Amino acid sequence: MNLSGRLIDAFLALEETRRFVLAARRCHVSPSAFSQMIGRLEAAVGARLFDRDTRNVSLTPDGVAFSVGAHRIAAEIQASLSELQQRASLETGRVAVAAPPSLTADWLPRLLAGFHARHPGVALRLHDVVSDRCLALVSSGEVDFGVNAQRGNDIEFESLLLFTEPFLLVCRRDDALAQRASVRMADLKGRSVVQTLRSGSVWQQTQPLLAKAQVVDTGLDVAQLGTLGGLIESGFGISIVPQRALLLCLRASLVAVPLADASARRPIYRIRRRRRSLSAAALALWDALPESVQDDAVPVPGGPALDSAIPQTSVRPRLARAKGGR
Amino acid sequence: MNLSGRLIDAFLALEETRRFVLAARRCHVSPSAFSQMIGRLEAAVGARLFDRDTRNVSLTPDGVAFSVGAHRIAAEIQASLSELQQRASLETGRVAVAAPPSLTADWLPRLLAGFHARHPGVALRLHDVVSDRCLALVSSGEVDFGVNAQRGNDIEFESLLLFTEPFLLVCRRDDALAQRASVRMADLKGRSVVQTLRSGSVWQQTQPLLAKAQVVDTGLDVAQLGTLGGLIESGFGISIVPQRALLLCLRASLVAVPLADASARRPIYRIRRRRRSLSAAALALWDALPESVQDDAVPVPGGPALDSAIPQTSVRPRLARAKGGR
DNA sequence: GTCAATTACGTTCTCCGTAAGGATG
DNA sequence: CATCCTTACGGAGAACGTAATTGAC
Repeated sequence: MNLSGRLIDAFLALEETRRFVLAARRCHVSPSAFSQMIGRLEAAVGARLFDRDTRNVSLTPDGVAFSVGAHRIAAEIQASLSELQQRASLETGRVAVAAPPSLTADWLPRLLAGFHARHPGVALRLHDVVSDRCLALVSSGEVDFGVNAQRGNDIEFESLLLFTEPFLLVCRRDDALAQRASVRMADLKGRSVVQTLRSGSVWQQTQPLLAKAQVVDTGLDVAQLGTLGGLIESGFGISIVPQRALLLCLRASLVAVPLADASARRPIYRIRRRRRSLSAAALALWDALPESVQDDAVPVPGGPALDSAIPQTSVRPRLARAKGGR
Repeated sequence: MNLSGRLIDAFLALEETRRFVLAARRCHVSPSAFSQMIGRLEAAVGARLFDRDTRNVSLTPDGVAFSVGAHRIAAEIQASLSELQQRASLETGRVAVAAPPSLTADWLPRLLAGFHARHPGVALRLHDVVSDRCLALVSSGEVDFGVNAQRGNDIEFESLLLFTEPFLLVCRRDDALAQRASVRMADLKGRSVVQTLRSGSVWQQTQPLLAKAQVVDTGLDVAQLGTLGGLIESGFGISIVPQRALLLCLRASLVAVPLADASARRPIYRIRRRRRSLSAAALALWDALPESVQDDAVPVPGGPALDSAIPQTSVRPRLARAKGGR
């Protein structure tokens, strides 16, 4: 009373060979067992599918009618299995990742490019979103995992630290602090500061530090790092920006200066839902994340601040070209 | 290692209910068995399809990918089974029949009309062919069975007598024999006779009788019974025609007269291939054939020859109308 | 008589159910 | 601790293979 793929295969084999003996061999069973299989199939579908005697085997009219469906069933099964197989071997698949704009500007695209080169059949989707939205996308399953400075709650999310990156002071090249090899947070006392969006993780993390340093909040609050750069350039104040976001905010008239404070770093986590499988493709990308982390612990002091602030990170080549650095 | 329809159903049930307990009930198995079924399915496809703990059940990315195929597989299986079921219940199907023109002119169409009214979903195909071609069509399987005056060899064909029908003399109304209630073959001695096609069964059967009666062969040899009528009307001679062919050949100026000779009858067989199944629809029509046979053993003598020659057959109403009979 | 499909029958293995185990909220 | 999925284990039935039977040419 149940159609199995095995019986469908038996039907197709007998349809093609028109010989029980040959079809049985193809199905790796004895002629006796094969005969019983055909009998079970006919019982299952409720119709005689083959006219046969010891000499000839041929399809009945019902067998002809069933043949169409049998081929389709076999093809669908085959297609389903091979798709899963292709997904397992990363020949096909889809991975969606959410990350903050500071990481989607350069670091993550480089990483994705390498992954895509290795697995061109896997479709990649990258959501550049602020921290809260990143967690929401992970939670809803719209993305396979997220990369974020803010870790979610440990009940729903599994957050693994990827790396920490330093915050840097961004100011005009003509600023008094611009020529310093490094500055301390305390050095910023009394300075006007332009903030990034309060829903982003940067603001949430730098706020305590800045408050402690007794800076002056200009009240300006921008979503785009590019806008931030414009405000600083126009003299609205200085800002504190994580290293991998510099690309979006720096320009010729601005300078990034390392902060000496050890606490002036932000963590970057890879974040996935607990108790939820990743596809093979997503898992491969998830596992590839740590490998692309480069040591950025100590920006080299001295030299033009811009260059020294980002010495060994992967963003350097493009940034160096853009600035015409040495 | 083997996908069964049962496991596909289990997948669909769990996908929909997202509860092992409920899905198990739907599949009429215990929760334990159902859990094992899902396990077997996952082993068969080589991928985990559901993320589950004691609280939540959800599809993995592979599960989502497999879902599409699973629905298609289930649909194909369902479609195949229901088609066979519809064929068995005569809701659908196809029957092809071969028969000589003398029977496809009226008798068989009436029969088919009744069958079609009972089973409107069954497509009917009727081949009007001469005797030899009829057997060839049956042999090749192009038709499900044939109705024929010539039986095939008993090794390949199974031939069952449906009925016998009388031959009648067809002549001009002004013929000397036209007013007779019946004639004997011997009465035809010396008369010119127009023949039907030599490959047809009529010629093959009437030839010995005519030869014995010492008639004059005009050499005319026509394929269409209508042509035969025209030739007779124009005075080329008389002819001998089986009863159910009269419709095609009679006209106002012609008369059919019963032949008294007991041997002047021809058999009509239903013929199918041995050791070959018929579809349910074909079998139903095959079985319906004898029921529509009406007694035509003794044409009633006296009265206008035309009317009396075809007293109780099913062709009468139409013929009566066409001729404006009493 | 020979070859091929089927049936008979014993064995193996799959599959299910009951019951115990374990994890989650 | 209550619920739900899973594992353990034993039994019923399915499925297979060997061997005997039937049937066609």
